[in-house]
Amino acid sequence: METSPPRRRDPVQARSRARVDAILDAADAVFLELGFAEATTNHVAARAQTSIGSLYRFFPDKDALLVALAERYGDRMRALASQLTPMDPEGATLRGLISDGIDGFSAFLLANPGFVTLIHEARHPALVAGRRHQEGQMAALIGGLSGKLAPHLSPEEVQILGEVAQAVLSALQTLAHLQADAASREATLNEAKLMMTLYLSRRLGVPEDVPLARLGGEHSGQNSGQRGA
Amino acid sequence: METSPPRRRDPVQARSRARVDAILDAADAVFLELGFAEATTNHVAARAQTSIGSLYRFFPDKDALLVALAERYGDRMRALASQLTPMDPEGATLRGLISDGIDGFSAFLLANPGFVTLIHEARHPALVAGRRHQEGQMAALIGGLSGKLAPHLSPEEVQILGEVAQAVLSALQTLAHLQADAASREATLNEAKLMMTLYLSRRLGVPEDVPLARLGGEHSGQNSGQRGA
DNA sequence: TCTTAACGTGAGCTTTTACTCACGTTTATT
DNA sequence: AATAAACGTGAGTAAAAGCTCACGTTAAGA
Repeated sequence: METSPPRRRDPVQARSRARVDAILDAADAVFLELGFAEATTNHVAARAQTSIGSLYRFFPDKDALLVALAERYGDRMRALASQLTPMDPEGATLRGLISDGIDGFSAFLLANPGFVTLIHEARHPALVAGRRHQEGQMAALIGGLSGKLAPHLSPEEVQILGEVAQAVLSALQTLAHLQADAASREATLNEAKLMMTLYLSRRLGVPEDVPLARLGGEHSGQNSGQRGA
Repeated sequence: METSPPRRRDPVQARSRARVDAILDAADAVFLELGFAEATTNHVAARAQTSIGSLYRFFPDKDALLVALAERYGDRMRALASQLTPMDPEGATLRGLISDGIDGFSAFLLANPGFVTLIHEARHPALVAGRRHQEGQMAALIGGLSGKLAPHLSPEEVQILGEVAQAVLSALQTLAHLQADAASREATLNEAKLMMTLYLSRRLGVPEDVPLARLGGEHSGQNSGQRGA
């Protein structure tokens, strides 16, 4: 019999929903500035222009802020993924797909600087499960595309390829966004594009610059498309 | 006039030097288990079978443990680097150099599991400077070799190439050592070798499987040695 | 309008943990 | 042997920060 009023509740009125959003925005900013460990819940509440009591009305503890932030970014990531799904996949080349994907994700990071911080905080126990899920989704996305382009790959090969691509992309995006100036950032992203193109072209057995539609018919295209430039 | 006895001092007797080592070993193990934030100095002292007072006699604060650990790993890394310097660089191929380097570093990580933890803790303010130095050294090492093999590259290109290679190697070694079984780990390392070989071969304009001695004489060897295997 | 429930507040309680210090013990020096 | 210096100890301190709670305010339902 839990007749006692619940200590924590979800917001039901409009003002409290807005407050929860403000608290998450504040947490995002404060974690970005100080990191999760150094940030205090009182600081987050102050930044959100609310009281510490209100924060704890909607979030059971400090970790819950991190988890809620991760979920919010998860939503945004899913939206990004569907937005980046090419409208004309058959007409695109492997190089073009990779380039668009990297540029799109880079724009996302530029617009969501707190996301990089969250990734760095990913060792936190409360986030581990969610992050594995997230990475798994991304790896599965890459793996799914790869499996389509290269049906001759075994599921194990597809899995490892997805994980490797995910790790490299994440590392190089992070490196790129450590650069302060846009020129250095773009140079780093170009290296990422080159590396992923070379790797996937080799592993999938797909040439870099041939529209993928041309390859749809033949199974396991064994064309080792090596070229000078 | 600082006639007052120093609060912290370096060990001068043998027993205290051994104690400092034990404290560092304990810190390494505890940070690996709990992470830096969750670990307590009392826990470290207990693991080292000493008292909290002794710990603070030799380390001014908790951060100093992290810094000292990083320095100790820095020494080990330098030893590894000189050990991995090939004895017959001219007879080796690009693919062979990369493979040996990745295998050597992997063995190092297997023998020093705390090092991976330390890398993850690298955002800590006390470590940032040291880590940049470390990464810079590795990037410079790669860049130095690259500049030798490809004198036509500009210093800026060499720099970015070193940073990119360092980031990718670090990410894939981390991914590999997340795998529990040796087979998965080796599969991931093989992908790392392939990716680095493809990338460096392209960027340096050096074929993958030709002994480097053959290329020493000609300046800026413009041989696009592309081959099927 | 009256009642109830959701919402908002911030002083302060409680727990945690980095760190100290006064005192005892071992090693070096004369 | 005597003195000093380095070393070792752990109960206790102090400050920080997560979190509570009793009370006041706003919105919803009858």
